[in-house]
Amino acid sequence: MHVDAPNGRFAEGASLLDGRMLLAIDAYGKHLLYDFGDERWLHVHLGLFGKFRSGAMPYPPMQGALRVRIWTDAAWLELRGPTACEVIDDADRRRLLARIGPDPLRAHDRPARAVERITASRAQIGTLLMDQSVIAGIGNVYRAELLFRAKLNPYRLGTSIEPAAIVALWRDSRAVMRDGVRDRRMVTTKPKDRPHRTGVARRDERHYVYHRTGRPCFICGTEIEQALLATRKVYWCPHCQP
DNA sequence: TCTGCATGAAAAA
DNA sequence: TTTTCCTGCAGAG
Repeated sequence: MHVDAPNGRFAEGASLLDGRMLLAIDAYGKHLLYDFGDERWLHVHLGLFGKFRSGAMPYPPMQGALRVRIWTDAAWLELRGPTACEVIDDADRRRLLARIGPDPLRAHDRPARAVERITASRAQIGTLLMDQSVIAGIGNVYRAELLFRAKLNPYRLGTSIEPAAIVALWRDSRAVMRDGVRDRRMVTTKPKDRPHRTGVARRDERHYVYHRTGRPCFICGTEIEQALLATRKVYWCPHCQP
């Protein structure tokens, strides 16, 4: 397949991959690894702004800043604005995987290490859930929503939380994130809790607290609160999550 | 045209 | 703890 870097930021990496075969793709938390064989892995992390687009050939007119294009005779894929886009070797890959925690979406991962880290930490659970070395894959939306579903206040200290509650949160994250993968959409509300019980959740009823500052909690009607925690906005219901 | 903001994280200080 | 990097979009002026 062909690989190039229109905006030049990935020119060197693209030249290492161009003309090779893509053997496999895998995800570990928020990190994506593309196996191009012979110790050449394309490591992508989308960060806040990263976006993929893809389609059938021919290639559409190019516009905006484009980090990478990958294409064959039949199809194309393009990547813009990622936090990471680099070619790494086997040793780099091992170091990367060693510094991230268990991933709820990976079938064989277990929460034991996350339970240890959290119960031993004096940091707040809202901060710990954003730490990719504790649990890999949870971001700002799922942090807020998982804590609401668990009835845990984001400011609770790790040491104050029962191991069983952390295992329950792990299991819930696995269920909610698997739904997200299946539906390609982050819906964290249960149908029975939504004001409008239509088949598909309305846009404004997909989350319990995320981006709902000042609006009434679906469960108790209390106004949702917002604050900054671990440099990101966190949302919670002060009544349901005391 | 300009500003601020967004599902993030690493480097610098 | 602050700064930096990555991109696109909405809303203000």
